[in-house]
Amino acid sequence: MDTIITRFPPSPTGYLHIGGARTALFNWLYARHNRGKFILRIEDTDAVRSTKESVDAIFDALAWLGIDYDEGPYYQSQRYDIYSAYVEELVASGNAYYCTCSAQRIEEMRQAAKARGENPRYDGTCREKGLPASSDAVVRFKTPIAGNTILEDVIRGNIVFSNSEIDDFIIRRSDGSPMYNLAVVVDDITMKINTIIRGDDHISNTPRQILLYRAMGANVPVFGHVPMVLGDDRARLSKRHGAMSVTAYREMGYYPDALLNYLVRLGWSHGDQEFFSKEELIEKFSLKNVGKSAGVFNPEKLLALNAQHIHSAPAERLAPHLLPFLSERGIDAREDKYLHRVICTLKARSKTFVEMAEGALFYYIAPQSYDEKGAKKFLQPENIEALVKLAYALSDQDAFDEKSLAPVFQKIMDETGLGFGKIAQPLRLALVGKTVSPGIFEMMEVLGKGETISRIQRCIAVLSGKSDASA
RNA sequence: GGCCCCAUCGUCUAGCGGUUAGGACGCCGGCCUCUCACGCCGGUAACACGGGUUCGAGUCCCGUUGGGGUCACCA
Repeated sequence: MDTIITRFPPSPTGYLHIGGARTALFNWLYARHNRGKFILRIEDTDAVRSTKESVDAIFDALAWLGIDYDEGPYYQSQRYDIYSAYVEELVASGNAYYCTCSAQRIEEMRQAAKARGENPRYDGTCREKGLPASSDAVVRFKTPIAGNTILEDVIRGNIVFSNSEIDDFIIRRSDGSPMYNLAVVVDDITMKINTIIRGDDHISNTPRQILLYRAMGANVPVFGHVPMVLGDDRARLSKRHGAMSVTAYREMGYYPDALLNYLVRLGWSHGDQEFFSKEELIEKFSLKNVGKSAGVFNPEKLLALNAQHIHSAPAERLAPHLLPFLSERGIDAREDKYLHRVICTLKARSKTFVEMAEGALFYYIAPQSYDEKGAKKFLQPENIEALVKLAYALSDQDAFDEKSLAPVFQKIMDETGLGFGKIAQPLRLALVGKTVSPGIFEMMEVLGKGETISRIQRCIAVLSGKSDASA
């Protein structure tokens, strides 16, 4: 078996969206699984719609996803001379011809066909004229009049197209720039791409491309058309379906591996398995298990999977992703032991990095105020005693982990007759300022003895002041 | 409209002629418990329809219906 060579050819007319990322992922996984090559190619032959910003956004998104490439990025806009050489060869071999029919004529032809209830297609006016090259001539491919072209799709099986359905399509514009089908085929030939995995919206283009491969005397690659991703209304994914750019998910605090995991499972399966690490994906991915029907993008399942990835990843791997969200909130935390411990207490209760960052704030900033409802319930004059006892007991405490802290609490519970909750909730308010937080002991351990006690004392002071004032 | 593709719980899917049709998300109960979560246990819910083929069809064939894609000097 030859080395598998796949590619991802986005056209830079906008951000990398979920569907594009999924196509890139399938190609990347297939190449990685087979120890082959994955090539990135920018299809920017549409000078009007292609932008540099889009190119950068695509690079940025791919890098974040961890989808790397072995070759490229190639830019079609820099390869016009190559396309022209192939086009001229096609003309020389009688497989293509110059056509001077005006756009207006073509349009009339189309309208007429429509009026007759027929399919709009080029009528072949210039097909046998043997016209020479000229500044206003386009080049058309001379499609065989009869016969069939068969697409042997590894995912869908054979699909037969009648050549009579295909008209003499343009392969080079009058300005000399190549059309999509021509550029793609020339690139895939010259880049030695032997496996093409793409969305099934490309199926109807494929016979034209196969015809082009044959006319150029090249081997036809293996094609695999994967089902598309739909919105919740079963329509093709678009902006109106909400956040669809890869970058948007980064901003919402998603973990790239989780997004990859979700995307690949939309259309591919490995038995009942739902959770995959990236390494596992590379190991287990195969085209055999790609389904044929379109799938609806489900943000809730993605969220659940994201939570699961965050829960199971080690703190060291999570930290770099969390940092930007902390700095967004004015905390210039650095990646250190403390951050890792912070993350460990937050992992299980965070579905996204946004949630994790919110939950981590109190570790870096002592509470400036206490949650109103919580204070009303747990920070009353009668709660002061427990906090005071706690502050004293804790200051005698050297070890600050759950095992050594638990007896301290037990002792106070015995002395005061209070239940654990009656001590823990006021303490939680003192430490966090809120009624929601990680477990009391793990939190104290991370915060450390000094910080824990000072926050308790601060709370006692506020409480005393309050009770004095209201007395 | 022509051509092409697709069809299992609401959603993603397993199934590859004989299953009580399985898992996951969601939803609904319960357990655990220092808050919130995590976790655990249980429940809800599907083979689009009609013909064949077969001793036997979710699985094979045909049709219907439904959904999607594509018909540019866009990619």
